[in-house]
Amino acid sequence: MQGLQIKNEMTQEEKFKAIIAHSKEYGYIFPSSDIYDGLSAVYDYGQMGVELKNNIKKYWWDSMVRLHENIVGLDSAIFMHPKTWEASGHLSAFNDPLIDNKDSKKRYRADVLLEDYLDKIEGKIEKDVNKGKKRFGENFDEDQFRATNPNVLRNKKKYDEVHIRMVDALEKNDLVALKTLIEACGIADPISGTKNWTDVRQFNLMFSTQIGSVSEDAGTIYLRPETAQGIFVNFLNVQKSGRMKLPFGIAQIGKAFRNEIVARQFIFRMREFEQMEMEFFVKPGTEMEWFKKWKAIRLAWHKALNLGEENYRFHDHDKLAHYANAATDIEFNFPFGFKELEGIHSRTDFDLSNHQKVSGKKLQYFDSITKENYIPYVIETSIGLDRMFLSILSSAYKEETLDNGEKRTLLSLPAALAPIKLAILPLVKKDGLPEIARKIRDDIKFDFNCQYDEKDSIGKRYRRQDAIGTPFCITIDHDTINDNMVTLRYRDDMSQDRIPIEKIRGIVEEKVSYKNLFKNITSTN
RNA sequence: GCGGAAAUAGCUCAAUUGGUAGAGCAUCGGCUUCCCAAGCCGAAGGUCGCGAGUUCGAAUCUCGUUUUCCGCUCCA
Repeated sequence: MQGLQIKNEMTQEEKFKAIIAHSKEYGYIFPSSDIYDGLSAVYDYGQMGVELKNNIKKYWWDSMVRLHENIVGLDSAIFMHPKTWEASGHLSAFNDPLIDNKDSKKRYRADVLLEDYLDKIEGKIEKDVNKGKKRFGENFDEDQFRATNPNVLRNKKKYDEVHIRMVDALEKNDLVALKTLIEACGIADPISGTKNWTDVRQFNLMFSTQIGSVSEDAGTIYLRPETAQGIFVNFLNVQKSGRMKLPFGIAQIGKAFRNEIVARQFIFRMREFEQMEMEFFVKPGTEMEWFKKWKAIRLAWHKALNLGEENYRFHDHDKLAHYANAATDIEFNFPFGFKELEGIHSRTDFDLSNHQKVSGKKLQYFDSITKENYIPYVIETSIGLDRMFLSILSSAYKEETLDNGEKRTLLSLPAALAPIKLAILPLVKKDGLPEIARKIRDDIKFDFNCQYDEKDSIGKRYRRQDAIGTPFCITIDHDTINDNMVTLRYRDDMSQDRIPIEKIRGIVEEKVSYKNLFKNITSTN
């Protein structure tokens, strides 16, 4: 260790920009369709990025599917039957008519504005009814009052009229009618107080396309907005063919698509992204216990990477989604602050029971111990692969000033995840050293991803490897010819060891194995 | 989507009131030193994001547009 000083003058924003530039310069991440000026919020993974991404997937997959005997994998299609999204609730929940107030610049759901308005009318009616109650005391006939009181009748008529028109407009997806109705009701923005509205626009967070080649026969299908539903619809297939017993899990890695209104912050929020999801099916009533267990397992998984324990925290949800009875996020300290990296949700039997309802197929599990049939409850762990990638990249990126004043930029990636594990460098490109180096490379190129480099001075080559995050370099020098020893150089502290050629494989293998990351992760069986 | 800022070589940035587009690093081909980048010679790389307009002439002025960053907004 040469007394390295880490430069701290950089602001978080500068650091984030530097990471983005570094990603492009060294082949980690490119803007999509770069030569056409890019496509908003879509990115491509380059020659280094794809390796790192694959290594992250393997780390996750093996820690789920191999470490736990009761978790199996799945790779379901991106296209799914349209009814899937009806059952999951995405069709209604992801499909909102939105309207903006031009003065306050606030955006609202048009149907919510109308519902709030209806609630107000309802409030008036109840107020009148309560007044009547007070006035008539015990003799009060509520039904009679509602049917005869002129105020109540007027409001009731108004309510029904607006309600019918709203439901009608929503059903027909008539955006013009929605706006007309909002104007007719005289709804004002609660913030600006004005009625200066834009047109109602449809924001569908699901991408749709046509299946079938002839347009009149074609049906609308969606690109999945989450991978989880592919697991739920395969629940019975997997459970029966795999003879799975509760509790058990199904894990899946795959692309998902969301037409976000605003997608930003590099690869943090993209329109096309990749999820690593695991649905764990449990006996109803045991879900909170498993929820707690999975929180602990998942946090341990993250911490095993040694990116700094202080960079993780739980964020429990106060407002729960319609399907959940408990939910938490594992947040990571990104260059733009703590943000969601992974979600852990107790989804109850929401998904399976809805699929059972919509499909008409029984999605139950027969418990041979209690002799009961029931729909299992589900604990979901859902992690954004691209976010995981960004968390690793941003914590690995370092700019150092060495004792001699030189600058060094390095990616201090966990060795198990680094794209290139080992660089093989002849000290000079003459005197037979390249030949020895190439032979070593040929001997171990199938054991790890290696890179051979003979261009420029040895120091320059070390820095190049630092920049792409290669944890180990071996250097072949003139002494190697006589003693069969090479120099093993470590990325993080730039220290060196002298080791025999035949031990390279064993030593590096031990250091880059992700098996030792699993040491602190408990198994579920 | 709204507001602000920006876009020139792979990267970081120059280019005087509008007058032939430059540097450093990186890359490539050689030479030299040889265990921690920036030694020498040479080469390649740009319709100045894109499209219009004004002008004898536009990287520079005007408008539009795309992309990125920041703040709102959105994110069952």
